[in-house]
Amino acid sequence: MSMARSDGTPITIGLSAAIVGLQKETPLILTVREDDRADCKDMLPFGPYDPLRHRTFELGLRAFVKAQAGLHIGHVEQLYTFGDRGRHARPDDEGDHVVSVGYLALSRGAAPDDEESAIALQRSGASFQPWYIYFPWEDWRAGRPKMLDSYLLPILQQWAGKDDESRGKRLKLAFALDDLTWDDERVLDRYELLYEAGLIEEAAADRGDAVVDAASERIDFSCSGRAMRFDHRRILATAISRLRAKLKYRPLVFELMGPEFTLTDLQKTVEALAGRHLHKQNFRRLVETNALVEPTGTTSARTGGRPAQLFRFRKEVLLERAAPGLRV
Amino acid sequence: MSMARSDGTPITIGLSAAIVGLQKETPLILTVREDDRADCKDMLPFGPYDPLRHRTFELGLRAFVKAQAGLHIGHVEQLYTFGDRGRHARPDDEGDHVVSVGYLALSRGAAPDDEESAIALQRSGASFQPWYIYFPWEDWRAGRPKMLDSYLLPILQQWAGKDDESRGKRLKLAFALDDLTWDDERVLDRYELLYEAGLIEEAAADRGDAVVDAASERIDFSCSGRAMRFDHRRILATAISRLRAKLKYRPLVFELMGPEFTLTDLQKTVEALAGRHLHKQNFRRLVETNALVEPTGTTSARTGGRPAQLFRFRKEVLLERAAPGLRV
DNA sequence: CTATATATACTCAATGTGAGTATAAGTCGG
DNA sequence: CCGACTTATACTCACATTGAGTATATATAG
Repeated sequence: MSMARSDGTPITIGLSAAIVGLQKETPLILTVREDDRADCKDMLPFGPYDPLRHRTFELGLRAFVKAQAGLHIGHVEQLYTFGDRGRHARPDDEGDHVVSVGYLALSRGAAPDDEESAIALQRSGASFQPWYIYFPWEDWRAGRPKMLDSYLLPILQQWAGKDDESRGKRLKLAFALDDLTWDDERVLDRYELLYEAGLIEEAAADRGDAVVDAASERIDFSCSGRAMRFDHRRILATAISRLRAKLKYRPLVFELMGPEFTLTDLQKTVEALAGRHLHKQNFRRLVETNALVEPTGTTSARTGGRPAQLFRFRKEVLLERAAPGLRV
Repeated sequence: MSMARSDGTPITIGLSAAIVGLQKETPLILTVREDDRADCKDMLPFGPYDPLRHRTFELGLRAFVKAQAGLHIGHVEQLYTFGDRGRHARPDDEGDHVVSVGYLALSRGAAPDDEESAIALQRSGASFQPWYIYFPWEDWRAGRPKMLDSYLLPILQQWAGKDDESRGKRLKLAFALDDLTWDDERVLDRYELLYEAGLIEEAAADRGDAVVDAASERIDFSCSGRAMRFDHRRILATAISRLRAKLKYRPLVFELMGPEFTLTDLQKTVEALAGRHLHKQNFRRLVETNALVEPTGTTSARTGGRPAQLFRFRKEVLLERAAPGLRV
């Protein structure tokens, strides 16, 4: 049981980034478009990792995002390493096996305040897209998404069948059947079930089907979300799962907020990311008892009603409390 | 912002496994000894990943553990991918850059019930070691470990100094200074602080110091734990952190338990893994209200007191509850 | 039978959480 | 200036969860 060299298959190792931004109440994800092919697909930004140029993955990631999209990113964390055979190529393609280390990053640059950044972003060919276009069933802010009952669940139920225990039970947990409550963190579970059930366009591509065929005709894209190349949508699902989970015990929201904000602003942001509606009074209580913010003393009257106090993030909580987050 | 090949540095990708077992009330980790060098160090089992032979990382891992240690592993999950430059070689060494995908696995094979497995394990050169020999400060079952106050904390405090805010605050959170309570999940945080403060033998090696020199003479190994090769102790710290965290919302303990057990057995196992003492009555209440187990109807009188009921794991909870664990 | 050890049952206070009502302080159209 | 409307903020209450303890049951050892 000792080390050996992997001489067999040529391997390329790359970094994939799920870079999250925010505009108003819309969570965004940075994507690049591949326009030199007929079936043009969105992709996450990705590039090779060269250990000689960058000492760590994270430094490499920051450098390549800065260089290529002119974007400064704040919080960065490793998500998962995606290495399944065939994940980065059609079965008939040749070439290296590509292993991708997926990262989640948060950036305030989605709504650039200076010209320079805006132009750099424009030039790069990258653009921020609302993340719910890829996962429309994940946004419950306006109530239970229609396509669940009208489209996705019937097909999923049929796929699960009567006799297969395992599928039915996974379905129950992921999609909150029976009396269970919808768990906003199970984004990846839901994606994987939809993928297995053939409701995700990428599943057909991965099986080597022609792009337009019987399987993909079955899919109603307005219900099953926009496709991405390779397994990038799976990486994005992983990113959203992680972000939603981590919001609850780390003050990550503030990476997407300006320096001053009202409690309603803060709540709307959390709601946008979590994809669900929160009880206003309890949200306020939570933020206050956890001492996550402090009043600036000024107020904001943007909204026609009673002016709201402005707050700023209390960075000290990071050093005081063990798990400062918004467990809602 | 498009894909490019990493032609620069030759990269080898490998799998590292933190394989956890249990004997009585001692958590174990599978290690291999490197005996062809003078400064013989423990290592985690690791090997190359060949995507042509195995479709996924996980299948590759299971195969190589089965083949080389004759060990069957149950639960497997990806931990983290370790890719820092220099992580797998002394600064002066030549050779590929090695990226390791770290995995956590649980196995009942630490106390093999059949001859065959025991022999296979013996042959492989691998052996299960108590994990607290690598992290003696993590075992609080017999109270607060002595070396914290007598050795580690004084040096850490000195290292943090007076003026450096950041170090002092990290120290406070990781080691529960002031009124904070010890967080059993911050194993990695603590390891990293000790590493930075020069209290971990590997830190000296990574700086390229000779093996026996001033820095390592300062270290009292009975207090700072046994060293491992490369960054394997960091990987192990990551594994313990993850396992301790996950115990609280997934029924992982049962992967290490036999088919029948008393509630005290179960509690002792959780205590061994979490490294701390639990309130007996409340533990029982927790297990019962969460319906994690069901009585077998039989009792066990091994212990001289009132005989205890025997229980088995209720696999159905996996399908009923969203987060079935033992949040203690 | 008694001391001792372990297992199991029950109590109680403190805290956290979901959901609601009540009140405050602005805007806007007349 | 008024009343309708909008948004912000304060307070209440029932209920579940949790930490910590006391009380009781059932075995073994001598």
